[in-house]
Amino acid sequence: MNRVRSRKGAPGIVEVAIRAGVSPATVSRFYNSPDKVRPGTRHRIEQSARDLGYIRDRMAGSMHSRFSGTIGLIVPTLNNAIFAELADSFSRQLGSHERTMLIACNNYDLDSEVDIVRSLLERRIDGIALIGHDHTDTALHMLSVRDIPVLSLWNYRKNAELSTIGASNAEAGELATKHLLDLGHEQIAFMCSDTAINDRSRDRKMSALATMKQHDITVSDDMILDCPYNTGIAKTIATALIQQQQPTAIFCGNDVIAHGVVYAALALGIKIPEQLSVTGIGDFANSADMVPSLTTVRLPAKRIGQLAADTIVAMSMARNQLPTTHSRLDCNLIVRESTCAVRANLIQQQLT
Amino acid sequence: MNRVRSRKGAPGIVEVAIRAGVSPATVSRFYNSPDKVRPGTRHRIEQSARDLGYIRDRMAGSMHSRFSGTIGLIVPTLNNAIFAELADSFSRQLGSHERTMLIACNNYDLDSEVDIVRSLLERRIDGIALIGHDHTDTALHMLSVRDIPVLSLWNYRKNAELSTIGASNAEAGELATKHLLDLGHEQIAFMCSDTAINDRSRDRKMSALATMKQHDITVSDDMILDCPYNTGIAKTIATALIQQQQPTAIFCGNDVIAHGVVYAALALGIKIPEQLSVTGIGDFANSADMVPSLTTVRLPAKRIGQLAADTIVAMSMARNQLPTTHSRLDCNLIVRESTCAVRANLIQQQLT
DNA sequence: AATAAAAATGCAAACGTTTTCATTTACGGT
DNA sequence: ACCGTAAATGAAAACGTTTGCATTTTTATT
Repeated sequence: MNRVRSRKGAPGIVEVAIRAGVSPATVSRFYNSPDKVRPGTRHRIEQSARDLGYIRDRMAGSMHSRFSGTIGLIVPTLNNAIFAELADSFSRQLGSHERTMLIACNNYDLDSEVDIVRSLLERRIDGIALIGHDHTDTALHMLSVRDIPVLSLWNYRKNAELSTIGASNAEAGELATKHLLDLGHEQIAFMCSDTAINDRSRDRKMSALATMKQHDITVSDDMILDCPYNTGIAKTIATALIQQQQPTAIFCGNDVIAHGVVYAALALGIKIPEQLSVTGIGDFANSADMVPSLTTVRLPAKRIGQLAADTIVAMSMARNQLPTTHSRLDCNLIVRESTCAVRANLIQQQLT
Repeated sequence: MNRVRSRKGAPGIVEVAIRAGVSPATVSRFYNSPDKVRPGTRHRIEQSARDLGYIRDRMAGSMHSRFSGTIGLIVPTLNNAIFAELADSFSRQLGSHERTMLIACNNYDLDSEVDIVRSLLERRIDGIALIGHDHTDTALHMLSVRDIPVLSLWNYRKNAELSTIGASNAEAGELATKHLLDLGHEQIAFMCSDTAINDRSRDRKMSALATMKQHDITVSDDMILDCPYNTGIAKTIATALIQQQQPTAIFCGNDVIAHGVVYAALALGIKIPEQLSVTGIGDFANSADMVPSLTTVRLPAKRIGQLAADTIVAMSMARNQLPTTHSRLDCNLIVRESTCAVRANLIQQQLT
């Protein structure tokens, strides 16, 4: 009873071949290496395929050739728009290589990452890009057994085991901190996301604190707060922080947090930057346009996505025989309105 | 020479079968309908699969079963975070159905959508979700010939040809406009994205203007502006608009635009809402937390994504035999700090 | 014009599953 | 213990391409 052909009216390669008066093999070659078929034949096949509305079945092709034309990307989330720009450019660039992106979110949960990797492998990906360096052995092992090219994105580290494309998050943290120190700030508070599961955040925070130490400034524990990547929660936390600790500057692990801090200050009537300087990291959508605009460290999400797409495709075509490479992209401090020298700040406080 | 097995050391279903002392067919059944294999056998297979680190090849399975377990989603962009929330929840919910999302962006370009649809079809998708109602016949035809379930998301319309899940964007526009009218505003400006290629924007704008007409208020052309979904550009446009036309309220086709308007007002020293009321549509990430917080119409992106995933999976399992359905989800006006009665506005102006 | 070399094409065997049909095994009632 | 029925398993034929090898056609050379 199931002899109903579910492929409906869709023609296959043999129908195209018959209509063009050639063998299926030639039609296959027409698609995979057009230069191997004579112009005349080429034209007839093209015509026939068009007439029939033929669409090749790459899946069937992949059975033999071992390449699916699909690349996986696992990001923590698409929601926060943190990685949306990356995913967008990665996907676009893959498109220009005739590849498609299979994407999934792990919610910052490494255990769920294992399931996702398995699910992607079941779909025969030609390569996979992961965010950061914290991954389970289980996941990495599944990939290495199958010789699937793996790329670690976003956070450059010199000695990383996986091939990496990203900016140094440690440098980003250092840049922002130095900027605040250069402006004369000493009462600096630090709001970063939970560093246990996130190497980017960890690197930013550690290098920021290390920079403080280098300048012989001790940071009290009250000035170091955990904060998720959520503007609303950041706003709440910052409100208490500002009132209780009265920092002259707040270093935020991420622009999303920085937005919350800016809004907290606006709501409290605290003037930015005169009374409080704020720095972010990331340079997200609103940071340049908000009032006051946000001083931040720009991470080249778009470049990372493009380069990652090019690289992972190259790796897969080289059958994963390429040496591991580490590409370090620049991150730049962008000074805007949310920071100023602490001098003005003091004057302001004396006036009050 | 190519007898190198590229599958590396990865075991197949036969290896698992041999080790478990059963036939490949039984292993296949173990995965696809576990209740059809005896508990004892089941256990042996499970053990064997675990020992070998077996990962099924769904692609090979799809050859026969015609289902790939992959669902396509085409959004205009992931960048603007407009559809990131949708993509996120869609992907998650698909995961709970053992499906994976293949996503691509068409950049609001319907021609590129055709190429994307073709590329997705080449990958054997079980169904596809598109945004809105504006699509090319070419794309739709390719899908219908192959009997692929199609779902139109985001914008509910009673008589849509495709099955639809979304809120009524016309209602959203009406809600925001009525809110402003209720507050006594008459000098209302309208900033919406180019409506030629975007049915959501078109519906919002048209119903907003229709609502104005219903209330016998004529809107001059100077008060209707095109604006892309870009906060920075919106800020620029709004700055000129506020200075030249002095509206008492601005209706924005989207929260991204509204953010730009709010920032423009902040930069100009115009008080919101006392001197200028602003409404958005969408209720995006920052809208609730920014200062002043934004009055907007909430569109249930997360619900749409979840429901869409459930629906498209159901459609594909029913072999696309389900009748077309139109699900209308609620959109709600959320009044926050960016709007107030025009009375206060007038007083303020007199004081100045 | 004949022949060698090169290019184009066809044939048929994979690729790793799923599924139908046939066969074997287990089970419950007498 | 025996038989009928239902459940579990196995054997083998798909699924729609790609590709190595064989064959035919074209082109270049003498």
